[in-house]
Amino acid sequence: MRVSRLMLVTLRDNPAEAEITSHQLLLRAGYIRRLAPGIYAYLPLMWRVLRKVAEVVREEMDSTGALETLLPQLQPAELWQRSGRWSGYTAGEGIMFHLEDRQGRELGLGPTHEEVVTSLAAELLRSYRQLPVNLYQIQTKFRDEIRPRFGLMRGREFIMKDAYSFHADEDCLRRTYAAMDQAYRRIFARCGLHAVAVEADSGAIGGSASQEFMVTADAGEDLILTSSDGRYAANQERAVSLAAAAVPLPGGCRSAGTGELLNTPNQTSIGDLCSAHGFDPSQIVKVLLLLARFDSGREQPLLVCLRGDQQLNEVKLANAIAAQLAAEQGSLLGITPLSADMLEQQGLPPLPFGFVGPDLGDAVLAGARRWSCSFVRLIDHTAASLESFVCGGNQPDSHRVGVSWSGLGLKPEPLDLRSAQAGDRCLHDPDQLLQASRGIEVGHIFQLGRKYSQAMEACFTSETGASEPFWMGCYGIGVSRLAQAAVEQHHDGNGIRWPLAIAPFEVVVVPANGADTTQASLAEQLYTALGRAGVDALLDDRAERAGVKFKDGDLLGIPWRVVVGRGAATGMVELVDRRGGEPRELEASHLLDLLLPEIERQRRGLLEP
RNA sequence: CGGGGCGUAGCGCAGCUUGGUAGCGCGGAUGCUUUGGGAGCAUUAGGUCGCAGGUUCGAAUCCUGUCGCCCCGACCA
Repeated sequence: MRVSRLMLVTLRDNPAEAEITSHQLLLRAGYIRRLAPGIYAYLPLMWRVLRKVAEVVREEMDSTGALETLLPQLQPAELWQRSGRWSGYTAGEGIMFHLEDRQGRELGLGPTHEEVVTSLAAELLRSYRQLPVNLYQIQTKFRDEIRPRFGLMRGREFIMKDAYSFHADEDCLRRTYAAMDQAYRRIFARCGLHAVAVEADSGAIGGSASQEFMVTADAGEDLILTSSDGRYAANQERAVSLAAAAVPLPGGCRSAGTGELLNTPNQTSIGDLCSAHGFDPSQIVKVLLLLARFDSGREQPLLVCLRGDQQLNEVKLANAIAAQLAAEQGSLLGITPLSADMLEQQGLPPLPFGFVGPDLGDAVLAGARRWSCSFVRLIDHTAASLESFVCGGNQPDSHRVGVSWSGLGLKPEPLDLRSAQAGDRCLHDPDQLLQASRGIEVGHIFQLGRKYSQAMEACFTSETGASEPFWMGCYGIGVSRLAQAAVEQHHDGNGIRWPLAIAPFEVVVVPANGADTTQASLAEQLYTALGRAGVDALLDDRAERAGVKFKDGDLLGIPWRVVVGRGAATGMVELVDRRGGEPRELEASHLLDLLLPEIERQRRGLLEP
């Protein structure tokens, strides 16, 4: 390809819309253009990158025996109603774009394809003899993100590879899951990305085990915690750890564990209490009041207890709540903190926020207009294991000191509701400490189990002749996100440094002075020869000064540059590695001999030979 | 939706406080010079100042409303 024909428009300044480096560079280098929030045009250069990523994905998926397919993006609501996800995905903060056709039929624009693929499997896969099957597609997905951002990182329209596997038993699912794990590692390595696999929360997709693949980068939206020995890595949403030991409360229990009243005027926070009375945060039980909303319409007040030095992990809380109530109340739509306004709307008297104890009675909810009239009470194990503690007095400006659970008449059932933090001790080895880093989630694999097949009655006939729901797995890779993550991980002050395996072009041939016919014709010759040798080559034939062409080449991130300059008269050219190092002078006739093996090697990315 | 910010030429911005009829840099076009790291000079095109209403002799500027976009939080590949 000739640069003059490339519709290349590069920008010198960063567009104001872009915040993170990868987004800025993709805009500046003419890879993408924004059409609306979260909706981007992939310009020809970007499309070449995406095709290369897709091809790596395709090759690795195919080599595991997975079958490529292409499923409809427009999906009937009925299918989603059968799985029970329609309302959760459309109502309230749902992420599915949906619409009505002229016949009044409701349709959704696919954010994911479990329903479609499961209904197909139910029709086509009748016998255990046909299993296992793993279907995948590479396709545009639609999600009505609340706040799209960072270019391709979180778009409302994005390209994803999604795969769905069907199995006769759980063991077989585990084997495919493990095969996907290996395939994913190869995919990211081949794309030249440093990625780490972390334990993850399954989120809205559901299922049991799940693992995310994170491209490590400071701009990443996820916090990941890893042990220094490398044996444990998890998303913070999911991470578990040992909390630091609590500082024992001097004096222990008082008044048989009912505690002694302490006057605490306006001391509503843990920090206030500690500085006023010399407590350690770990001596206090903090109480959070929240409201969970369910698909069924139920609005359930929650009372959550944590040790004062711990932070609530909302994902763990949501999972705990869903486990208790989702069976009868349908999917959990959301959890929000209780506020004075909300109490007022329910016709309830105000609560002493900041002074609430774990034993706050259900009486305070009596007469609520819509809420359930008793709290669901959840206690984190850090709080549950305290022998004696400080807590709110359930009236303004008072706390109690030397309280115990039995003194309050409560029997805590400890749950894990706290967020693990950097510096915490690991469960697998308390000598190991967790370290924090940031990551961009580029892949996620799930063992779904039989959640969807049961809901949608997708069954096969087993070896014993019984009708059984499929065991399922699903496996996603954000293809467009991966491409941008690559930029986030591989750039410098001059622009992008694509890993060669996914670079739009592998080499750019630059005649330093295009008006010099010797240079121009040698450049042309090398460009043709590279093309014949199967190299994706670019010829910068623009009537620009050398500096401009160099700058643009760096910005675009083409891995190799061949400069045909003053040396052209004697058949000498210069080879420059975008990753750095000194330019190499060489005879043009030797270029291919030198460059082809290099390119061949780099096409494997980070994969070991 | 809550909090913050911004809408002026294709892009990045100034002008607004103190109203007087729009400017800078980059980019585009043309010509000459230049030609190994985003060249120089000259000429030139391009703007309903987001939109609507109001105040005023006069509004980019003041007031009211509205729309849009960006950032922080809740959602996720």
